[in-house]
Order: sequence, then structure tokens, then C-alpha cells
Amino acid sequence: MQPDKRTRNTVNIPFAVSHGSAAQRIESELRRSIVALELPPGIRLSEQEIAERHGVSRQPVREALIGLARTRLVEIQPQRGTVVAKISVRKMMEARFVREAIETAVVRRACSSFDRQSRQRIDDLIDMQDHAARRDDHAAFQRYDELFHVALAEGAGCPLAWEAIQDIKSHMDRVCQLTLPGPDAMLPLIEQHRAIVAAIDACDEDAAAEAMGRHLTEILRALPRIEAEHPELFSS
Amino acid sequence: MQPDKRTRNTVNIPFAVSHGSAAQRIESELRRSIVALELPPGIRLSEQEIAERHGVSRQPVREALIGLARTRLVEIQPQRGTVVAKISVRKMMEARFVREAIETAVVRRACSSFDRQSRQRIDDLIDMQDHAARRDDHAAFQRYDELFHVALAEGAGCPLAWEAIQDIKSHMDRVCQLTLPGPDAMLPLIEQHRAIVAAIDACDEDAAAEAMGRHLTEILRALPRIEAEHPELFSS
DNA sequence: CTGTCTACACTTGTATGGTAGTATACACCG
DNA sequence: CGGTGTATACTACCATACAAGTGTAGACAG
Repeated sequence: MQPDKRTRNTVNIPFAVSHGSAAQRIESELRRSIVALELPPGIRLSEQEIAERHGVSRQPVREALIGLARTRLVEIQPQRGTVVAKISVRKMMEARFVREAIETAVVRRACSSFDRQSRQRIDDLIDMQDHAARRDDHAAFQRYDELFHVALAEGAGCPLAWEAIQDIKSHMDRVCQLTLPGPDAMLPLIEQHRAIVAAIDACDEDAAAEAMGRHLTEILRALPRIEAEHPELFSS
Repeated sequence: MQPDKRTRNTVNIPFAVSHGSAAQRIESELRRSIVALELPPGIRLSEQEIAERHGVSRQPVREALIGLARTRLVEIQPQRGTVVAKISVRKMMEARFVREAIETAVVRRACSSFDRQSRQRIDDLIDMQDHAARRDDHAAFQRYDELFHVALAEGAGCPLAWEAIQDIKSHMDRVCQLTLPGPDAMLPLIEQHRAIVAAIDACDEDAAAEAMGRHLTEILRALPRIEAEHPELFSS
């Protein structure tokens, strides 16, 4: 049934060169699908099926699932099965709290010294995000949003801050995914980004921290509505 | 050469029941060895050798190494080898910064409301840590220190904060390991713990945050000396 | 003696077979 | 007809074998 083991991997390269190993590719792909809610919370994930769908063996799939379990996107129940984790409001609130703690500290630090190259990049990112919003392109919007926060951390000289956030952000991502399609949800976020940058330019620590705090509080506004509309996605 | 595949796993259970799967057991064991500097930075780790030493196959070892690579304790160089990562002063400083951001926010929150059970547990932990210090038991001291910070996060209603810290703490752990054996390094830390708790009891947010900040700045004091004494452990 | 080229010994990455454990459905007994 | 024991069909987990890439030592030509 398999055409040729030698060529199989090389055939896959062209359209998904994102990461080197198959395990990393599959982890990225699964993470994207889960965050995009294409794989809804509660659904069972079969190593076998995923392996067949991607044309690889079960081993890389297993490593991918272990990676996802580390960020709590899936729950591996030993000898029983693996399911996509439900969204926990509690964990989401905690993640938001921790993220606010980190990012307010980051922007305060950015007020003291900010890398010039990152500063320029941020303007570009905001522009591109603006265009994405006007095209109503949610995926691009979210990608540029992420890059904005990455650039902030790097510009402040603390790229590790974003790594720390990434590990907990999974609890928030799916909620954000649900809020973006709402009417006029994107443009205010861009304005908040601009406010943060303006405060940094003015070297006003308190204003920058406050702006970041407001920005990261935004997600709480739509939460009750989202939870009421999609109760099946949430856990407790 | 293998005595009996059926019995091998069950034989291993009695003396190392720490975590369920072999992969998790080995990851914990390796993490401990690396943090304790029994496996010095720069040393090569062979999947094969570790597998033989633990009496398992390469697969669980591989998963353990992937887990360690996620927290940057080891570096997996594809098709080349895996080495214990050197201590990066830059990353350590960044991790310290992020950790301070998180934990100061946690203690501020703890001033508003703190779980009573955790509050009692913290007193016990400080006592036990004090005894460990007087016995000059570094391992126990570090364990209770960690449990103290865990209890703080849990008491403040944000256990996720500690998870986030854990992911970046590896950059600091080995430096702490080097500073503890110094003369009179442990007792001041305990006093700082007490100061933090006292500020929380007094519901004084600013004092609690400041006490935590001082506590987490302590690691910077000994850093130059450590780096000068053990330059081979550091990267750049 | 020196530079290049090749074959080999190593590594990580992947594929595949097999084992232990759990849940479920079905037959069987009370 | 209700409750219990058993067989079966899954699962994650582990062991083993193989593939593919990398660094190095040694042969060989100049």
C-alpha cells in the first residue's frame, strides 16, 4: 500500500516545511486545529487515526500529543485514550492574571530601554494587523497580534517572557478565537496596541502598564456571552 | 541476555514509584541529576547509554529528553547528539525578571484573599525548612523552598502561576544549587520568607511585593562570584 | 608531508510489533 | 427480569529494528 518509504518524507516537505521533524510538524498542525476549534473540546484523538491521516507512524504522533499535553491542550488518560481538553474558565482567568503580571512588567521595562529595530517592527506589525482587520481576516489578525507581543518582549530585552506566556496561553487562545468574529472586536484591540506603544514612546511606565492591563482585561468582557453561547466547550 | 521481558517492568516498580510511566520517571531523575550538577553542562547524553543504565529501551528515554529540551535543560541537536545545556547568565536574568513579575503579583493578590489551609501549611513549611537549614541539608532546604512558593501560589488562588514559573525556573535552579553551600546562605532566605508572610498577614500589598522582590534579587548577589569560580559551567 | 575523498562509526528520527491495562457489550446465573 | 462474570475490542506504553544524516579517521593521490 505504501508507495515508497524513501520518498514519502521528501514528498511531504513542500507544503509543510514549518518545523523539521514529523513530530513537530504534527504538533503544530494539531495545536492549530485545536485552537481553531476544528477539533472541539471533548473529542477523542486516536493516535492510529492521526498517524494514518498524516501518513506517518504512531510514534511521532505520540510525541506530538505528549507535547500538547504539557500545555494542557489535550488530556492523556493512560491506557484509556486522549481527548481534547475542555476550556476551563478558572484556568483561563489564572492564565490571564499571570500574563498580565508578565506583560505589564515587560512594558515597564520597555520604557527604560527599547530596542530600536523592534520598535520599527512594531509599527509595521500594527499596520499589517490593521489591514488584516479591515479584510476581516481573523487568522492573520491573530498571527500579527501574537507577533506584536513577541516584538514587545524582544524589544524589552526579555524574549523569555514570551516563552513563559506561550506555555500558559493555550488556556486563553480558544476563547480569543471565539470572541474575534464578534462585531467590531478587532479594531479596539489595535487601538489598545497603539496606546501601549505611545506610552512606551513617552517613557511613561505607569501609563504603559495600565494600557497593557486594559488590553489584557478585554478578553473578560466577552467571556460571559461566549460561555452562555457555547456551554458545551467549557468544563466546569 | 534479558532475563524476562514480562517481569522487568514490575521489578522496577518497588524502588522508583515516583511517577507512573518510565518516561516520566527518567525525566524526573535526569532533571534532578542535571540540577544537582551531577551531569555537568556540556556533557553529552547518549540515549542508548541512559536506556541501558535504567534498563529500558531508547523510546522512553527519548521522550524524557524531549521533555527536558522544552525547558532548555538539554539541547537536542538533530542527527548529532544531545548535550546538557550550559548555564546562560542572560537567560537566568530574564527568568529571574519574569519570575519576580509573577510572584510579586501573586503576593499582592494573596493580600486580598488567602486560603486558610495554605496559610497554615506555609508556617509548617517554613519550620521544616528551618530545621533543614540547621541540619545543613541542602536538598531538603531546596525542596521546602519550592513547596513554600507553591503554597503561596495555591493560597492566592493561582496554582497556574507556579506552573508558569516551573517552565522557566530551570535557568535559575543550577545557580541556586551553587549558591546554597556558601556560608550562611540559607538562613537569610528563611527570614525573607517570614517577611513575605508577615506582609501578607498585614494585608500590606506594597510591603509584600517589595519583600518578594528582595527575596528574588538575592540570587544576583552571589552570581558574579559563582561565575568567576566556575566559568566552565556558563555559556557566554 | 599535505590536502582531499571515501568509508565507517556514531547520532537522532521513524516504523512496526507486541504487552498490559481499561471499558464495554454480551452471555450466563440467581 | 436484574445483577454479575467474562470475552473482546479498543487504548497508551514499551521494545526492537531500520532509515537517514553527521563527524571523523584513515586511505590515497599529489
